[in-house]
Amino acid sequence: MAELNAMNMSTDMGRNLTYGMLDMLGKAIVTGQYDNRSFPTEAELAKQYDVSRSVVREAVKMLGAKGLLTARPRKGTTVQATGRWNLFDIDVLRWLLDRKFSLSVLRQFSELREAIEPAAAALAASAHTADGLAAIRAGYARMEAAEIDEDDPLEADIAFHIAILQASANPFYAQFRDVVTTALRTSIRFTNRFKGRTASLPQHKAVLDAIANRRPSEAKAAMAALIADVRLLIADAEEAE
Amino acid sequence: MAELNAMNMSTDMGRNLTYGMLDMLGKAIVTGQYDNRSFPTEAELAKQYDVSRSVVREAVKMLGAKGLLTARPRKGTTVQATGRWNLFDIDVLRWLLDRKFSLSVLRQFSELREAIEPAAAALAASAHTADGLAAIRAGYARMEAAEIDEDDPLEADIAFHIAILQASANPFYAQFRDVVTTALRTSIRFTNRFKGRTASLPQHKAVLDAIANRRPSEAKAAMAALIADVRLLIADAEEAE
DNA sequence: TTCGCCAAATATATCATATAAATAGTATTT
DNA sequence: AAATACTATTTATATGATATATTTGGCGAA
Repeated sequence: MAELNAMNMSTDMGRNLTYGMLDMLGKAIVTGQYDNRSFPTEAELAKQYDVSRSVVREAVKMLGAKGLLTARPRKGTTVQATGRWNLFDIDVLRWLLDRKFSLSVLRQFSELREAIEPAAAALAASAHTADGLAAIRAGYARMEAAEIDEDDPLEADIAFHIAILQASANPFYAQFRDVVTTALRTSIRFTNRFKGRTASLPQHKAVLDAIANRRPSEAKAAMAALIADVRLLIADAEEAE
Repeated sequence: MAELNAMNMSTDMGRNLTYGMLDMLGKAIVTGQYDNRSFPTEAELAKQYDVSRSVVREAVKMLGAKGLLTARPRKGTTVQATGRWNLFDIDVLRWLLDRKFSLSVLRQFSELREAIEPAAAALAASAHTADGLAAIRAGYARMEAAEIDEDDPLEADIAFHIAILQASANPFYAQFRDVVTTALRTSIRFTNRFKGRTASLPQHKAVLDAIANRRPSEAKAAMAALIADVRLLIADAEEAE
Protein backbone atom coordinates (compact mmCIF):
# COMPACT_ATOMS: atom_id res chain seq x y z
CA MET A 1 0.00 0.00 0.00
CA ALA A 2 1.02 3.57 -0.47
CA GLU A 3 2.94 4.59 2.58
CA LEU A 4 3.59 8.29 2.64
CA ASN A 5 6.58 8.03 4.88
CA ALA A 6 8.19 5.11 3.12
CA MET A 7 7.68 6.64 -0.29
CA ASN A 8 9.24 9.89 0.84
CA MET A 9 6.07 11.64 -0.14
CA SER A 10 6.72 14.63 2.03
CA THR A 11 9.21 15.84 -0.54
CA ASP A 12 7.59 14.36 -3.63
CA MET A 13 4.01 15.29 -3.11
CA GLY A 14 4.07 18.60 -1.36
CA ARG A 15 5.39 20.72 1.42
CA ASN A 16 4.91 18.03 4.03
CA LEU A 17 3.04 14.88 4.97
CA THR A 18 -0.27 16.68 5.40
CA TYR A 19 -0.13 18.25 1.94
CA GLY A 20 1.05 14.97 0.48
CA MET A 21 -1.97 13.29 1.99
CA LEU A 22 -4.23 16.09 0.76
CA ASP A 23 -3.00 15.57 -2.76
CA MET A 24 -3.27 11.79 -2.70
CA LEU A 25 -6.74 11.71 -1.19
CA GLY A 26 -7.95 14.58 -3.37
CA LYS A 27 -6.82 12.85 -6.52
CA ALA A 28 -8.25 9.53 -5.34
CA ILE A 29 -11.64 11.06 -4.60
CA VAL A 30 -11.82 12.96 -7.87
CA THR A 31 -10.82 9.93 -9.92
CA GLY A 32 -13.72 8.07 -8.36
CA GLN A 33 -11.78 5.55 -6.33
CA TYR A 34 -14.33 5.73 -3.56
CA ASP A 35 -17.42 5.78 -5.72
CA ASN A 36 -18.50 2.29 -4.81
CA ARG A 37 -16.95 1.70 -1.43
CA SER A 38 -17.25 3.82 1.66
CA PHE A 39 -14.49 6.24 2.55
CA PRO A 40 -12.12 4.85 5.22
CA THR A 41 -12.25 6.00 8.80
CA GLU A 42 -9.47 8.26 10.00
CA ALA A 43 -7.97 5.35 11.96
CA GLU A 44 -7.89 3.19 8.85
CA LEU A 45 -6.31 5.92 6.75
CA ALA A 46 -3.66 6.55 9.38
CA LYS A 47 -2.76 2.87 9.42
CA GLN A 48 -2.90 2.50 5.64
CA TYR A 49 -0.61 5.43 4.90
CA ASP A 50 1.45 5.01 8.04
CA VAL A 51 0.95 8.53 9.34
CA SER A 52 -0.46 9.91 12.53
CA ARG A 53 -4.12 10.68 13.02
CA SER A 54 -3.24 14.39 13.17
CA VAL A 55 -2.03 14.31 9.60
CA VAL A 56 -5.09 12.45 8.42
CA ARG A 57 -7.49 14.71 10.27
CA GLU A 58 -5.90 17.87 8.96
CA ALA A 59 -5.91 16.60 5.38
CA VAL A 60 -9.53 15.53 5.73
CA LYS A 61 -10.44 18.94 7.15
CA MET A 62 -8.84 20.65 4.17
CA LEU A 63 -10.70 18.39 1.76
CA GLY A 64 -13.83 19.28 3.66
CA ALA A 65 -13.08 22.97 3.19
CA LYS A 66 -12.84 22.35 -0.56
CA GLY A 67 -16.20 20.61 -0.56
CA LEU A 68 -15.00 17.08 -1.26
CA LEU A 69 -15.69 15.46 2.12
CA THR A 70 -17.86 15.67 5.18
CA ALA A 71 -17.26 13.95 8.49
CA ARG A 72 -19.80 13.06 11.16
CA PRO A 73 -19.39 11.11 14.37
CA ARG A 74 -20.41 7.51 14.14
CA LYS A 75 -21.19 7.84 10.44
CA GLY A 76 -17.59 8.37 9.34
CA THR A 77 -16.19 10.44 6.53
CA THR A 78 -18.08 10.53 3.26
CA VAL A 79 -17.41 11.86 -0.20
CA GLN A 80 -19.70 14.73 -1.11
CA ALA A 81 -21.78 14.76 -4.29
CA THR A 82 -19.75 16.23 -7.14
CA GLY A 83 -22.10 19.19 -7.25
CA ARG A 84 -20.75 20.30 -3.88
CA TRP A 85 -17.12 20.26 -4.95
CA ASN A 86 -15.63 23.70 -5.24
CA LEU A 87 -14.57 23.68 -8.89
CA PHE A 88 -13.01 27.12 -8.50
CA ASP A 89 -10.48 25.75 -6.07
CA ILE A 90 -7.33 25.29 -8.05
CA ASP A 91 -6.42 22.03 -6.34
CA VAL A 92 -9.78 20.54 -7.20
CA LEU A 93 -9.48 21.86 -10.73
CA ARG A 94 -6.03 20.38 -11.12
CA TRP A 95 -7.13 16.97 -9.85
CA LEU A 96 -10.08 17.11 -12.20
CA LEU A 97 -7.94 17.86 -15.23
CA ASP A 98 -5.31 15.35 -14.28
CA ARG A 99 -7.67 12.47 -14.09
CA LYS A 100 -8.39 12.28 -17.77
CA PHE A 101 -7.90 14.56 -20.65
CA SER A 102 -11.49 15.46 -21.28
CA LEU A 103 -12.58 17.50 -24.25
CA SER A 104 -15.96 18.08 -22.69
CA VAL A 105 -14.42 19.66 -19.59
CA LEU A 106 -12.35 21.82 -21.88
CA ARG A 107 -15.43 22.88 -23.80
CA GLN A 108 -17.25 23.70 -20.56
CA PHE A 109 -14.26 25.82 -19.59
CA SER A 110 -14.47 27.71 -22.82
CA GLU A 111 -18.18 28.27 -22.35
CA LEU A 112 -17.36 29.85 -19.02
CA ARG A 113 -14.58 31.99 -20.44
CA GLU A 114 -16.97 33.14 -23.14
CA ALA A 115 -19.12 34.71 -20.46
CA ILE A 116 -16.41 35.99 -18.15
CA GLU A 117 -13.70 37.41 -20.32
CA PRO A 118 -15.74 39.63 -22.66
CA ALA A 119 -17.44 41.14 -19.61
CA ALA A 120 -14.07 41.61 -17.93
CA ALA A 121 -12.75 43.31 -21.06
CA ALA A 122 -15.69 45.69 -21.05
CA LEU A 123 -15.10 46.54 -17.41
CA ALA A 124 -11.39 46.96 -18.05
CA ALA A 125 -12.17 49.37 -20.86
CA SER A 126 -14.15 51.63 -18.59
CA ALA A 127 -12.28 51.17 -15.34
CA HIS A 128 -8.64 50.46 -16.15
CA THR A 129 -5.84 52.32 -14.40
CA ALA A 130 -2.54 53.28 -15.96
CA ASP A 131 -0.86 50.28 -14.36
CA GLY A 132 -3.62 47.95 -15.45
CA LEU A 133 -3.39 49.07 -19.05
CA ALA A 134 0.40 48.83 -18.93
CA ALA A 135 0.12 45.19 -17.84
CA ILE A 136 -2.21 44.42 -20.74
CA ARG A 137 0.17 46.11 -23.16
CA ALA A 138 3.04 44.14 -21.67
CA GLY A 139 1.11 40.92 -22.21
CA TYR A 140 0.48 41.84 -25.82
CA ALA A 141 4.13 42.77 -26.30
CA ARG A 142 5.08 39.30 -25.06
CA MET A 143 2.75 37.77 -27.62
CA GLU A 144 4.47 39.74 -30.34
CA ALA A 145 7.82 38.59 -29.04
CA ALA A 146 6.56 35.00 -29.06
CA GLU A 147 5.78 35.35 -32.76
CA ILE A 148 9.47 35.62 -33.44
CA ASP A 149 10.36 32.96 -30.88
CA GLU A 150 11.57 35.35 -28.25
CA ASP A 151 9.02 34.40 -25.64
CA ASP A 152 6.82 31.46 -24.74
CA PRO A 153 3.56 31.75 -26.70
CA LEU A 154 1.41 30.10 -24.05
CA GLU A 155 2.74 32.14 -21.14
CA ALA A 156 2.41 35.31 -23.16
CA ASP A 157 -1.19 34.49 -24.06
CA ILE A 158 -1.96 33.75 -20.42
CA ALA A 159 -0.35 36.98 -19.25
CA PHE A 160 -2.52 38.97 -21.66
CA HIS A 161 -5.77 37.42 -20.52
CA ILE A 162 -4.88 37.59 -16.83
CA ALA A 163 -3.98 41.25 -17.12
CA ILE A 164 -7.44 42.02 -18.46
CA LEU A 165 -9.14 40.14 -15.64
CA GLN A 166 -7.08 42.11 -13.14
CA ALA A 167 -7.75 45.42 -14.88
CA SER A 168 -11.49 44.89 -14.53
CA ALA A 169 -11.18 46.29 -11.01
CA ASN A 170 -13.68 43.70 -9.90
CA PRO A 171 -12.27 41.11 -7.50
CA PHE A 172 -14.76 38.50 -8.65
CA TYR A 173 -13.37 38.67 -12.17
CA ALA A 174 -9.81 38.84 -10.93
CA GLN A 175 -10.60 35.63 -9.09
CA PHE A 176 -10.67 33.71 -12.36
CA ARG A 177 -6.95 34.28 -12.74
CA ASP A 178 -5.89 30.86 -11.50
CA VAL A 179 -8.78 29.13 -13.20
CA VAL A 180 -7.99 30.62 -16.58
CA THR A 181 -4.31 29.92 -16.12
CA THR A 182 -4.94 26.30 -15.27
CA ALA A 183 -7.39 25.88 -18.10
CA LEU A 184 -5.09 27.44 -20.67
CA ARG A 185 -2.09 25.43 -19.52
CA THR A 186 -4.12 22.28 -19.97
CA SER A 187 -5.72 23.23 -23.22
CA ILE A 188 -2.37 23.74 -24.86
CA ARG A 189 -1.98 19.98 -24.90
CA PHE A 190 -5.01 19.97 -27.12
CA THR A 191 -4.60 23.05 -29.28
CA ASN A 192 -1.02 22.13 -30.02
CA ARG A 193 -2.31 19.30 -32.14
CA PHE A 194 -3.60 21.92 -34.54
CA LYS A 195 -0.28 23.42 -35.42
CA GLY A 196 -0.39 26.45 -37.58
CA ARG A 197 -3.14 27.83 -35.38
CA THR A 198 -1.28 30.47 -33.45
CA ALA A 199 -3.19 32.76 -31.16
CA SER A 200 -4.42 35.44 -33.46
CA LEU A 201 -2.42 38.60 -32.91
CA PRO A 202 -4.79 40.95 -34.78
CA GLN A 203 -7.71 39.77 -32.66
CA HIS A 204 -5.76 40.40 -29.48
CA LYS A 205 -4.69 43.77 -30.79
CA ALA A 206 -8.33 44.69 -31.35
CA VAL A 207 -9.09 43.89 -27.72
CA LEU A 208 -6.12 45.88 -26.51
CA ASP A 209 -7.01 48.94 -28.60
CA ALA A 210 -10.65 48.93 -27.55
CA ILE A 211 -9.64 48.81 -23.89
CA ALA A 212 -6.98 51.49 -24.32
CA ASN A 213 -9.51 53.76 -26.01
CA ARG A 214 -12.07 53.08 -23.30
CA ARG A 215 -14.64 51.53 -25.58
CA PRO A 216 -16.38 48.85 -23.48
CA SER A 217 -18.72 47.38 -26.05
CA GLU A 218 -15.97 47.11 -28.65
CA ALA A 219 -13.70 45.43 -26.15
CA LYS A 220 -16.43 43.02 -25.24
CA ALA A 221 -17.18 42.12 -28.83
CA ALA A 222 -13.52 41.68 -29.73
CA MET A 223 -12.90 39.40 -26.79
CA ALA A 224 -16.07 37.44 -27.47
CA ALA A 225 -14.99 36.82 -31.05
CA LEU A 226 -11.60 35.69 -29.88
CA ILE A 227 -12.86 33.12 -27.42
CA ALA A 228 -15.71 31.94 -29.61
CA ASP A 229 -13.08 30.80 -32.10
CA VAL A 230 -11.41 28.68 -29.46
CA ARG A 231 -14.66 27.19 -28.30
CA LEU A 232 -15.74 26.32 -31.83
CA LEU A 233 -12.42 24.63 -32.42
CA ILE A 234 -12.96 22.48 -29.37
CA ALA A 235 -16.62 21.79 -30.10
CA ASP A 236 -15.72 20.61 -33.63
CA ALA A 237 -13.07 18.28 -32.30
CA GLU A 238 -15.52 16.96 -29.74
CA GLU A 239 -18.00 16.05 -32.45
CA ALA A 240 -15.35 14.46 -34.60
CA GLU A 241 -14.30 12.14 -31.79
CA MET B 1 -11.54 37.53 25.68
CA ALA B 2 -13.65 35.34 23.51
CA GLU B 3 -13.49 31.87 24.93
CA LEU B 4 -15.15 29.37 22.67
CA ASN B 5 -15.86 26.92 25.42
CA ALA B 6 -17.12 29.41 27.96
CA MET B 7 -19.35 31.11 25.42
CA ASN B 8 -20.85 27.81 24.40
CA MET B 9 -19.72 28.49 20.89
CA SER B 10 -19.88 24.89 19.82
CA THR B 11 -23.65 25.22 19.64
CA ASP B 12 -23.85 28.88 18.70
CA MET B 13 -21.24 29.14 16.01
CA GLY B 14 -21.32 25.87 14.20
CA ARG B 15 -21.27 22.14 14.31
CA ASN B 16 -18.47 22.03 16.85
CA LEU B 17 -15.51 23.88 18.33
CA THR B 18 -13.43 23.57 15.18
CA TYR B 19 -16.13 25.08 12.98
CA GLY B 20 -16.80 27.71 15.60
CA MET B 21 -13.15 28.64 15.49
CA LEU B 22 -13.16 28.59 11.68
CA ASP B 23 -16.02 31.04 11.66
CA MET B 24 -14.53 33.37 14.26
CA LEU B 25 -11.08 33.47 12.70
CA GLY B 26 -12.47 33.71 9.19
CA LYS B 27 -14.62 36.66 10.10
CA ALA B 28 -11.77 38.30 12.01
CA ILE B 29 -9.40 37.96 9.07
CA VAL B 30 -11.89 39.24 6.52
CA THR B 31 -12.84 42.21 8.68
CA GLY B 32 -9.20 43.19 8.73
CA GLN B 33 -8.53 42.61 12.41
CA TYR B 34 -5.06 41.33 11.61
CA ASP B 35 -4.17 43.91 8.98
CA ASN B 36 -1.67 45.72 11.14
CA ARG B 37 -0.56 43.13 13.62
CA SER B 38 0.82 39.70 12.93
CA PHE B 39 -1.44 36.69 13.14
CA PRO B 40 -1.08 34.84 16.46
CA THR B 41 0.80 31.58 16.74
CA GLU B 42 -1.24 28.45 17.16
CA ALA B 43 -0.16 28.27 20.80
CA GLU B 44 -1.40 31.79 21.45
CA LEU B 45 -4.71 31.11 19.75
CA ALA B 46 -5.23 27.95 21.76
CA LYS B 47 -4.64 29.86 24.97
CA GLN B 48 -6.72 32.85 23.94
CA TYR B 49 -9.77 30.85 22.95
CA ASP B 50 -9.22 28.14 25.54
CA VAL B 51 -9.22 25.25 23.13
CA SER B 52 -6.70 22.58 22.31
CA ARG B 53 -4.04 23.02 19.69
CA SER B 54 -5.75 20.37 17.55
CA VAL B 55 -8.81 22.55 17.21
CA VAL B 56 -6.73 25.56 16.30
CA ARG B 57 -4.61 23.66 13.81
CA GLU B 58 -7.60 22.13 12.07
CA ALA B 59 -9.34 25.50 11.79
CA VAL B 60 -6.16 27.09 10.48
CA LYS B 61 -5.77 24.31 7.93
CA MET B 62 -9.28 24.89 6.68
CA LEU B 63 -8.65 28.62 6.39
CA GLY B 64 -5.52 27.74 4.47
CA ALA B 65 -7.56 25.61 2.09
CA LYS B 66 -9.81 28.61 1.47
CA GLY B 67 -6.81 30.78 0.68
CA LEU B 68 -6.92 33.02 3.74
CA LEU B 69 -3.84 31.79 5.60
CA THR B 70 -0.47 30.17 5.14
CA ALA B 71 1.68 28.63 7.84
CA ARG B 72 5.41 28.02 7.92
CA PRO B 73 7.63 26.77 10.71
CA ARG B 74 9.38 29.49 12.66
CA LYS B 75 7.66 32.18 10.61
CA GLY B 76 4.22 31.51 12.02
CA THR B 77 0.84 31.82 10.39
CA THR B 78 0.19 34.76 8.10
CA VAL B 79 -2.83 36.22 6.39
CA GLN B 80 -2.67 35.91 2.63
CA ALA B 81 -3.13 38.87 0.30
CA THR B 82 -6.82 39.36 -0.44
CA GLY B 83 -6.18 38.44 -4.05
CA ARG B 84 -5.48 34.88 -2.94
CA TRP B 85 -8.73 34.47 -1.05
CA ASN B 86 -11.13 32.12 -2.71
CA LEU B 87 -14.12 34.41 -3.18
CA PHE B 88 -16.16 31.55 -4.58
CA ASP B 89 -16.00 29.73 -1.30
CA ILE B 90 -19.33 30.37 0.34
CA ASP B 91 -17.85 30.82 3.80
CA VAL B 92 -15.46 33.48 2.55
CA LEU B 93 -18.26 35.15 0.64
CA ARG B 94 -20.50 35.15 3.69
CA TRP B 95 -17.81 36.65 5.89
CA LEU B 96 -17.17 39.26 3.25
CA LEU B 97 -20.81 40.24 3.03
CA ASP B 98 -21.28 40.15 6.78
CA ARG B 99 -18.39 42.38 7.62
CA LYS B 100 -20.00 45.54 6.50
CA PHE B 101 -22.95 46.13 4.40
CA SER B 102 -21.01 47.12 1.35
CA LEU B 103 -22.77 48.47 -1.67
CA SER B 104 -19.62 48.20 -3.73
CA VAL B 105 -19.31 44.45 -3.09
CA LEU B 106 -22.94 44.12 -4.02
CA ARG B 107 -22.37 46.04 -7.24
CA GLN B 108 -19.32 43.97 -8.12
CA PHE B 109 -21.36 40.90 -7.52
CA SER B 110 -24.11 42.12 -9.82
CA GLU B 111 -21.50 42.80 -12.47
CA LEU B 112 -20.54 39.15 -12.22
CA ARG B 113 -24.12 37.94 -12.41
CA GLU B 114 -24.55 40.08 -15.49
CA ALA B 115 -21.95 37.95 -17.23
CA ILE B 116 -22.83 34.56 -15.82
CA GLU B 117 -26.58 34.36 -15.76
CA PRO B 118 -27.40 35.50 -19.31
CA ALA B 119 -24.86 33.00 -20.60
CA ALA B 120 -26.32 30.30 -18.40
CA ALA B 121 -29.79 31.12 -19.67
CA ALA B 122 -28.57 30.78 -23.25
CA LEU B 123 -27.03 27.41 -22.49
CA ALA B 124 -30.15 26.31 -20.67
CA ALA B 125 -32.22 27.26 -23.71
CA SER B 126 -30.23 24.98 -25.95
CA ALA B 127 -29.35 22.20 -23.55
CA HIS B 128 -32.15 21.90 -20.99
CA THR B 129 -33.67 18.55 -20.14
CA ALA B 130 -37.29 17.97 -19.22
CA ASP B 131 -36.39 17.93 -15.53
CA GLY B 132 -34.33 21.07 -15.83
CA LEU B 133 -37.13 22.97 -17.51
CA ALA B 134 -39.60 21.69 -14.96
CA ALA B 135 -37.44 23.09 -12.16
CA ILE B 136 -37.34 26.49 -13.86
CA ARG B 137 -41.11 26.44 -14.28
CA ALA B 138 -41.48 25.46 -10.64
CA GLY B 139 -39.32 28.41 -9.63
CA TYR B 140 -41.46 30.74 -11.69
CA ALA B 141 -44.63 29.26 -10.22
CA ARG B 142 -43.27 30.02 -6.76
CA MET B 143 -42.69 33.61 -7.79
CA GLU B 144 -46.30 33.86 -8.91
CA ALA B 145 -47.41 32.37 -5.61
CA ALA B 146 -45.26 34.91 -3.79
CA GLU B 147 -47.14 37.69 -5.55
CA ILE B 148 -50.25 36.72 -3.63
CA ASP B 149 -48.32 36.08 -0.43
CA GLU B 150 -48.38 32.32 -0.70
CA ASP B 151 -44.63 31.88 -0.86
CA ASP B 152 -41.50 33.71 0.17
CA PRO B 153 -40.54 36.15 -2.62
CA LEU B 154 -36.81 35.92 -2.00
CA GLU B 155 -36.67 32.14 -1.87
CA ALA B 156 -38.82 31.90 -4.97
CA ASP B 157 -36.59 34.33 -6.84
CA ILE B 158 -33.52 32.36 -5.79
CA ALA B 159 -35.09 29.07 -6.83
CA PHE B 160 -35.77 30.44 -10.30
CA HIS B 161 -32.24 31.67 -10.88
CA ILE B 162 -30.64 28.55 -9.43
CA ALA B 163 -32.74 26.31 -11.63
CA ILE B 164 -31.43 28.08 -14.72
CA LEU B 165 -27.83 27.72 -13.61
CA GLN B 166 -28.41 24.01 -13.09
CA ALA B 167 -30.19 23.59 -16.40
CA SER B 168 -27.18 24.98 -18.24
CA ALA B 169 -25.69 21.48 -18.08
CA ASN B 170 -22.32 23.06 -17.43
CA PRO B 171 -20.92 22.28 -13.97
CA PHE B 172 -18.97 25.53 -13.92
CA TYR B 173 -22.18 27.51 -14.19
CA ALA B 174 -23.98 25.24 -11.77
CA GLN B 175 -21.16 26.02 -9.37
CA PHE B 176 -22.48 29.53 -8.90
CA ARG B 177 -25.52 28.12 -7.16
CA ASP B 178 -24.31 28.71 -3.62
CA VAL B 179 -22.65 31.97 -4.52
CA VAL B 180 -25.80 33.40 -6.04
CA THR B 181 -27.88 32.13 -3.14
CA THR B 182 -25.61 33.67 -0.53
CA ALA B 183 -25.35 36.96 -2.33
CA LEU B 184 -29.07 37.22 -2.97
CA ARG B 185 -29.91 36.41 0.62
CA THR B 186 -27.67 39.26 1.68
CA SER B 187 -28.75 41.72 -0.94
CA ILE B 188 -32.36 41.46 0.16
CA ARG B 189 -31.42 43.60 3.13
CA PHE B 190 -30.66 46.28 0.60
CA THR B 191 -33.31 45.87 -2.04
CA ASN B 192 -35.98 45.65 0.63
CA ARG B 193 -35.41 49.31 1.34
CA PHE B 194 -36.92 49.99 -2.05
CA LYS B 195 -40.29 48.58 -1.31
CA GLY B 196 -42.66 48.50 -4.18
CA ARG B 197 -39.86 47.11 -6.29
CA THR B 198 -40.89 43.50 -6.53
CA ALA B 199 -38.96 41.19 -8.77
CA SER B 200 -40.50 41.77 -12.15
CA LEU B 201 -42.69 38.84 -13.08
CA PRO B 202 -43.03 39.69 -16.78
CA GLN B 203 -39.26 39.87 -17.17
CA HIS B 204 -38.87 36.48 -15.53
CA LYS B 205 -41.63 35.10 -17.69
CA ALA B 206 -39.78 36.28 -20.78
CA VAL B 207 -36.71 34.36 -19.68
CA LEU B 208 -38.71 31.25 -18.96
CA ASP B 209 -40.49 31.33 -22.31
CA ALA B 210 -37.30 31.87 -24.28
CA ILE B 211 -35.68 28.90 -22.55
CA ALA B 212 -38.75 26.70 -22.98
CA ASN B 213 -38.84 27.53 -26.71
CA ARG B 214 -35.14 26.84 -27.04
CA ARG B 215 -34.19 30.34 -28.13
CA PRO B 216 -30.73 30.98 -26.67
CA SER B 217 -30.18 34.55 -27.77
CA GLU B 218 -33.62 35.63 -26.59
CA ALA B 219 -33.06 33.96 -23.23
CA LYS B 220 -29.72 35.66 -22.93
CA ALA B 221 -31.13 39.10 -23.73
CA ALA B 222 -34.06 38.69 -21.38
CA MET B 223 -31.87 37.64 -18.50
CA ALA B 224 -29.38 40.42 -19.23
CA ALA B 225 -32.15 43.01 -19.10
CA LEU B 226 -33.38 41.60 -15.84
CA ILE B 227 -30.05 41.75 -14.06
CA ALA B 228 -29.02 45.07 -15.58
CA ASP B 229 -32.01 46.58 -13.79
CA VAL B 230 -30.76 45.29 -10.47
CA ARG B 231 -27.25 46.49 -11.09
CA LEU B 232 -28.40 49.96 -12.09
CA LEU B 233 -30.49 50.17 -8.95
CA ILE B 234 -27.41 49.39 -6.88
CA ALA B 235 -25.12 51.65 -8.85
CA ASP B 236 -27.53 54.57 -8.39
CA ALA B 237 -27.71 54.00 -4.66
CA GLU B 238 -23.95 53.78 -4.53
CA GLU B 239 -23.59 57.20 -6.14
CA ALA B 240 -26.21 58.72 -3.91
CA GLU B 241 -24.36 57.63 -0.79
C1' DT C 1 -48.20 -4.16 15.66
C1' DT C 2 -46.46 0.34 16.29
C1' DC C 3 -44.40 3.86 18.61
C1' DG C 4 -41.14 5.79 21.70
C1' DC C 5 -37.40 5.50 24.78
C1' DC C 6 -33.01 3.62 26.42
C1' DA C 7 -28.46 1.41 25.96
C1' DA C 8 -24.64 -0.12 23.39
C1' DA C 9 -21.52 0.50 19.81
C1' DT C 10 -18.70 3.30 16.90
C1' DA C 11 -17.11 7.06 14.70
C1' DT C 12 -15.41 11.81 15.03
C1' DA C 13 -14.11 15.61 18.31
C1' DT C 14 -11.22 17.26 21.81
C1' DC C 15 -7.45 17.44 25.00
C1' DA C 16 -2.73 16.93 26.65
C1' DT C 17 1.94 16.03 26.02
C1' DA C 18 6.12 14.78 23.78
C1' DT C 19 9.24 14.93 20.00
C1' DA C 20 10.76 16.12 15.18
C1' DA C 21 11.72 19.23 11.58
C1' DA C 22 12.19 23.62 9.47
C1' DT C 23 13.97 28.16 9.42
C1' DA C 24 14.90 33.13 10.74
C1' DG C 25 18.18 35.35 13.34
C1' DT C 26 22.57 35.55 15.58
C1' DA C 27 27.10 34.42 16.59
C1' DT C 28 31.32 32.49 15.18
C1' DT C 29 34.84 31.15 12.32
C1' DT C 30 37.74 31.52 8.35
C1' DA D 1 33.26 39.79 4.10
C1' DA D 2 31.58 35.43 3.49
C1' DA D 3 30.68 31.15 4.87
C1' DT D 4 29.40 28.34 8.64
C1' DA D 5 27.56 26.86 12.91
C1' DC D 6 24.47 27.60 16.59
C1' DT D 7 20.09 28.77 18.83
C1' DA D 8 15.52 29.84 19.52
C1' DT D 9 10.95 29.64 17.82
C1' DT D 10 7.24 27.89 15.37
C1' DT D 11 4.85 24.54 12.83
C1' DA D 12 4.64 19.41 11.93
C1' DT D 13 3.99 14.86 13.62
C1' DA D 14 3.00 11.19 16.85
C1' DT D 15 0.34 9.08 20.48
C1' DG D 16 -2.77 7.97 24.19
C1' DA D 17 -6.72 9.26 26.73
C1' DT D 18 -11.32 11.03 27.09
C1' DA D 19 -15.58 13.42 25.49
C1' DT D 20 -19.34 13.77 22.47
C1' DA D 21 -22.50 12.78 18.86
C1' DT D 22 -25.31 9.64 16.33
C1' DT D 23 -26.87 5.31 14.52
C1' DT D 24 -28.78 1.00 15.63
C1' DG D 25 -31.24 -2.42 17.88
C1' DG D 26 -33.92 -3.99 21.53
C1' DC D 27 -37.16 -3.52 25.04
C1' DG D 28 -41.46 -2.15 26.80
C1' DA D 29 -45.84 0.37 26.69
C1' DA D 30 -50.06 1.75 24.25
